[in-house]
Amino acid sequence: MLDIKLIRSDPDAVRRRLSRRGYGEAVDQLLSLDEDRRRLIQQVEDLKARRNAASEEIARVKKEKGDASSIISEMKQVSDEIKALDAELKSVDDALDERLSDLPNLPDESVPDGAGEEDNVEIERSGDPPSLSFEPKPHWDIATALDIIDFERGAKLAGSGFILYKRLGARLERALINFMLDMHTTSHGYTEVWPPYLALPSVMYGTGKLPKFKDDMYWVTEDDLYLNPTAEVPITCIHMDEILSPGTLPLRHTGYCASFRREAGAAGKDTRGLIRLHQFDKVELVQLTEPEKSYDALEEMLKQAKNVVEALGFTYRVLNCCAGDIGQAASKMYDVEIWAPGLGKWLEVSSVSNCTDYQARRANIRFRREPTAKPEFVHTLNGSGIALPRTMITLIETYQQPDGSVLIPEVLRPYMGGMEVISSS
RNA sequence: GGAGAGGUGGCCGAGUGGUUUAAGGCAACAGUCUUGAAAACUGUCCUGGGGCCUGUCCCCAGCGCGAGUUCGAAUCUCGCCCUCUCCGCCA
Repeated sequence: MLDIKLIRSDPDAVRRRLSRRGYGEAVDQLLSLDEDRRRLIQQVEDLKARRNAASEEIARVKKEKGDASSIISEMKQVSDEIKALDAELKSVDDALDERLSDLPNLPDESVPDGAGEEDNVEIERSGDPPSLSFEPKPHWDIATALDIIDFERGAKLAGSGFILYKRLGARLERALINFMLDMHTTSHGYTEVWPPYLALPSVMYGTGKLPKFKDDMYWVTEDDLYLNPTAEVPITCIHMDEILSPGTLPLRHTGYCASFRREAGAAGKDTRGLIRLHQFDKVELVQLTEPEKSYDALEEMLKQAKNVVEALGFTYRVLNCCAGDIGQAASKMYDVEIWAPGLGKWLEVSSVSNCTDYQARRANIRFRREPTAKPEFVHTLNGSGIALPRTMITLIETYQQPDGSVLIPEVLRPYMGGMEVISSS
């Protein structure tokens, strides 16, 4: 959510920044609604002040056993006017809210121009894609042969887009989650949480997923709850509607949560293997910071995401995402991509975003610098640390051996009972 | 799921239709006192919105959430949510 006061005080700057994301024309409409709103507020508050004064008068007259009937009948009329104006104000307010909550965050100056992912700018690369001494296979062939992932039976259970990890595949998934959480808690200073998998509409709204992305989520209509599309949602909102005491920030939370996405509009895309699933595992990083520190925190979180892929020995690159590709709530976003030799593709495994005060304003997350200071909105950041399925793809395809077995990266071996290789026997 | 009790500022807690303009206390913050600290005393002390006379200013709203009754609602009515106790069911 953008600050209407900022739009009011500097409409040209907001228009310029929003137009980089294709929303420049919204500003004028917002300004006119804002004007209507303030006009109505003045009118209705005037009447309410009159009513309050009259109420006092009525109380006094009645106490002195006098006759207050003429004031009361006059106030009846005033009350009706108030009711009508209040209704009008509410409809303007709702319209303003609706328009405002639809707008994306303002992009930072350092975000490159562009309309889609093809305009993202590569800013770093760990090395060129390695060449294997044999023809690499795609992960679905290797995993099926090793009987560590059962695609057909996953679909039998929940439809396409759902998979069944088996044997050492299931254990490897578990190992990756534990390895990542341990790294973030012991080396990166995060506090571990394990959030609910379902979230309220208010929480979805707070992180910017509602109302715009309703169709992308699984909705449990009976209870009006949503399956989390990412742990970012519940973890960011842990302190929703709170004012954090001085000294609380920064807050660093990491957590695992299964992520659910309907992938509406992506039907038929990336249907093979693990690239795009309706349910996947992810370890998430979330920070709440003071406003002036959020861009430093963004760099820090990018480094932490990179630490994971480096520890696993993957080839990776970092993209500075363009204005047309950053998330709704983000003012700046980096993608980390890793190389999958079997697919011959870069795969996005982490998005690290600075959402500045966009989510904090929607979710009402504030802090005080001093015990008596005015509350200010925090800045929120989130980053995958990291997404599991594409990590699994890259792991299998990178460490595949000519005999069809897969080497286990050293950092994971303690989590795999000391095993060094996954083989079919 | 059933029955009962409850939800008031950071916390405790008073408040059953009109000086509640939310008492009182605790905590916090500033100051006085003190060699320093504590205690004591004095003051400050919720949030959001609007205004122009930009102020130690004025006004409006908020007592779980939402509707309603009324000239007027923390207080009365209805619906919902949450917490606690007991019962039922259950991993």
